[in-house]
Amino acid sequence: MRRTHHCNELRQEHSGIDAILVGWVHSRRDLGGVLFIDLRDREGRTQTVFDPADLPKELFERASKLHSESVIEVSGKVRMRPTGTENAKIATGVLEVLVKSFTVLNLAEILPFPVDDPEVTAKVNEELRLKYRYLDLRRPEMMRNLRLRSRVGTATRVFMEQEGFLEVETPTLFKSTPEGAREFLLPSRTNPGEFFALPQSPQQFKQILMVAGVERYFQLARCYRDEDLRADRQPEFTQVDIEMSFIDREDIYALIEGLLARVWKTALGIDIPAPFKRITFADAMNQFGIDKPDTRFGMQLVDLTEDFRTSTFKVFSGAVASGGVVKAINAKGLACATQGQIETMTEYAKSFGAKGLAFIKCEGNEWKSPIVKFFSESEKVALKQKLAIEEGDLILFAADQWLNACEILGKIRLYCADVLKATGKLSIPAGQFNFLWVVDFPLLSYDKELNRWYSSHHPFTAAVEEDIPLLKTDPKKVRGQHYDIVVNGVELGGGSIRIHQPDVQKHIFEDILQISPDETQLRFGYMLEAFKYGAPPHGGIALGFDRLIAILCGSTSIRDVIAFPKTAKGTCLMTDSPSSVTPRQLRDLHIDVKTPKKE
RNA sequence: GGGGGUGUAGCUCAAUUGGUUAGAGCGCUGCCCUGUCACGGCAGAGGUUACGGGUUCGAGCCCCGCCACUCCCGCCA
Repeated sequence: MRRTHHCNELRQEHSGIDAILVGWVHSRRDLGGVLFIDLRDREGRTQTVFDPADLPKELFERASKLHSESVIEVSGKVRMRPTGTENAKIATGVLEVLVKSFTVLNLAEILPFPVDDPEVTAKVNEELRLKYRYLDLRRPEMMRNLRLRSRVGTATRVFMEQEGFLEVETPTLFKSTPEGAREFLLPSRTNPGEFFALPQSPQQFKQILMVAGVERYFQLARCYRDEDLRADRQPEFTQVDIEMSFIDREDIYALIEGLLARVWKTALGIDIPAPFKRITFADAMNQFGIDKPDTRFGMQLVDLTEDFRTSTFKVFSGAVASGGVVKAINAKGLACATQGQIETMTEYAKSFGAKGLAFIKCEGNEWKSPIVKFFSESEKVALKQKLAIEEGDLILFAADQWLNACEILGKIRLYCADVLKATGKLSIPAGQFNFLWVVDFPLLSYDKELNRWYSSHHPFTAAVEEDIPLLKTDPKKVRGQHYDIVVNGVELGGGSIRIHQPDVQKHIFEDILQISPDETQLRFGYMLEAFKYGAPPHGGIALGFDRLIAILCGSTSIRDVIAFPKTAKGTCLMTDSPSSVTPRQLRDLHIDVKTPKKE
């Protein structure tokens, strides 16, 4: 191509030169005697002018029939626009290209939806946007997201390189390890009846790389999970996957704080303060009712267990008597909550097994509530003081076992924040980023139905040194060397210091998690064997790259930062996949399909 | 697997809550227009109201089913 400049390049100093531009017809303004075509490429827009006075009639008529998004090459003279006709909205707005000739590189048909109007296109049905993703991606907002993603990826690689890390690719044809997320399976043609699985993460390979002596590994790794989707979950996604040898938790914190500082500076020009605050899992639950707190607003949980231990209100005192707690939040200014909003919150509470949701509305200088008549004077004084109750407040209670009570109020706290935001009573600055390390998670959780322990994080997580004796006596109290990085209530990533002694790892698999020795050998034998030959102490972390980019782009859905995302049902509307395959393909793979095909 | 929301012209949305021929803006087609940049003006075309049943004298609207998109719960070691 003979392109001399891109469409966001010409400036005053180019006036008078000949230029050749290529791009898409962004918009056409035909004034009868003179024709303007805004030409757009990846970089921006430039106005071109077709003057019939010095153009062949045939050429002018061809130009005046061009549809939006046709691809053309124009050549002409760059000149300053006549005084008073400059367009301050675009960077090239002081000049224009007076067209001498142009070539149609490709004609565009009428588009299924407009791409030149940001306001309209942003509202276009997502189904259409996904079907015609190549049009959707032409929108400047989407192009910006792709560009930012690329820049952050590069910044990550440069930073990690500077910190001495090697980027190592790991297989995506992996072994099925049925613990954890459901996997995508791939039948093996050459090994009838056997399957690969796509990795949920490169967890085991990166630990093996530590055994191999790589010492510092990272990868922008594609990961796959065959679980149901959400706005922030796709079946294939990207992690910034990191593993280091001879380190402890502090080394990880420092590394990630450095990486995120570099990323925020690169993407947004913002200096984020480090080190990040840290909060224990227990404190996060106690204060925010969730393990990924959004600390940009208060409304923290308040413990009232002792105040109601001997209350005549049996719902509260009964919960305490059976080992539970009484907790409450003050939703400042939400006494105006509608019946529907109270009901929504009650549903949250009920979905956690509560019988209902106790509340107090502080309106007209009185406490309006179905339960306040059961409270003694001293209980009311305690409430007023601990919750700093004022006119216009809404108090919401949970009385249940500790974890349940916390989680209920955690959900309700977020819901109240949304309502307050919608009514303008709570505002959070767009550029505020509250980073937080959540630490000291319990190593193990108990599955009541299966009557056994399972790993809160994953089975390779090491226990906090001083808690190791508790493994045999009180497993629930053992803290894992696990950490999550949270920003504004979004779990950005997590990791842990790993177990590197084969006997300890075997003990976890067989004695704690109750995986049979045979099963352990089948699934993890190679790893346990690797650890016998000199495994360094090591640990790592993985950051959700898509979520990271979404946060930087201010987007609520990671679909907006993935070039070709899947729908909520896990399909691709552009390529119409997944799709059926030929009997021949199935035969080669030794597969019989029993479910009838849908038409 | 469960719950909520949406589906009307190519796009974005209306349609008095069951009542005549389903409207508007943008886009599209034609004509006019020499400094526009959301160009403007005139005229026009464009509808299986996602789809399939049902109730009714009458359904875009009510009922049942179904499909798609979307949000949430479960799930995501």
